Amino acid sequence: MNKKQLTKVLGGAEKLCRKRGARLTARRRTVLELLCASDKPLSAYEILDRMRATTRNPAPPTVYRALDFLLEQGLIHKLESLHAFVGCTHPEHPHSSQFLICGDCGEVSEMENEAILQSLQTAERATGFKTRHPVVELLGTCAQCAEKHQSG
Amino acid sequence: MNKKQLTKVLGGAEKLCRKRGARLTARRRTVLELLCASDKPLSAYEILDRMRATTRNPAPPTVYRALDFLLEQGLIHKLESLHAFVGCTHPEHPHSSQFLICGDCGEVSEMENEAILQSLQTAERATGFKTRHPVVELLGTCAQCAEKHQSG
DNA sequence: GGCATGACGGTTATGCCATAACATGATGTT
DNA sequence: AACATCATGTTATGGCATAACCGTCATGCC
Repeated sequence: MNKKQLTKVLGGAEKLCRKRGARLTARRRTVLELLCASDKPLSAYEILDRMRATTRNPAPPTVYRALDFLLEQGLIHKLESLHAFVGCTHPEHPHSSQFLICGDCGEVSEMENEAILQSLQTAERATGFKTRHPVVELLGTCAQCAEKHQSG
Repeated sequence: MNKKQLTKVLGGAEKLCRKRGARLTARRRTVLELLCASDKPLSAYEILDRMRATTRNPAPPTVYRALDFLLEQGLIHKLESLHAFVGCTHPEHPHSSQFLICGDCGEVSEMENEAILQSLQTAERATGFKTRHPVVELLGTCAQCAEKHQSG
């Protein structure tokens, strides 16, 4: 995410939280900023390391509490298969996303594909299962890296 | 999985491995048995605990090595969102499954839904992404538990 | 037989991920 | 000021996963 987008997302997050009566405190804002500024997903301990630049002696619970808050607010996502977190690219509305995770360059792209959601919902109806949180993560190779492999 | 199914799956695994030139050793077979006999997913350390009944002083690498082998052979699946493993219900052919994970009773059911796979493949084609391993895990409440909540 | 090779597993140690439990501080309300 | 509530600091611990090294055993080759 570039600087302009970052400003926009942070502003949006601010507004969203105010509207909901949720408090986007300094700590939480820092974690959100770090995640959005990174072009790769970050683990909680990577966030912790980067926080040392601005915070005295941060500890794991500090980070995890901020992450919990941001997850609840839908401002970030957790990637279960990587034990890592990414900033959400469109937190304006509640949603569930799918993630394309490139094992080559480490890039992760978030998509919101209606057809996939539909097919999941159809399966739910057929089985009577009530989904609270769908996890859809595709591990593989992104288009760019796949191309490199072919030419290289 | 009941005893009859267990026997069948183990026999099938035996045959499958022989066909592939892979060795289903005693350790590996034990881990597969434990997973298939359990009605819930097991973490590596839960498997470790249960192995103490038959094996002297087992250590984590023993279990993880067996799990790696079984994953490669498609005889078990890893549930990323639970850090746990389950026996595969139909290892005869290579496949990718989706999992319905009930947060209430802990039960996990494996399904192989063509429509979901289709929608994932369509999205892949649109983005140029090459998926090696799709992770689809629906966290929620199974039909049985949902019913209980309504009546209770 | 003697011996290289490679897969398997034992053993020890360690690193990363995540949370429990309790203490302290900040914020808003009456 | 007194209080309730939420957020954070602090210390310790538990769970998940792997690195690195070494012994063992089966197999194939000379």
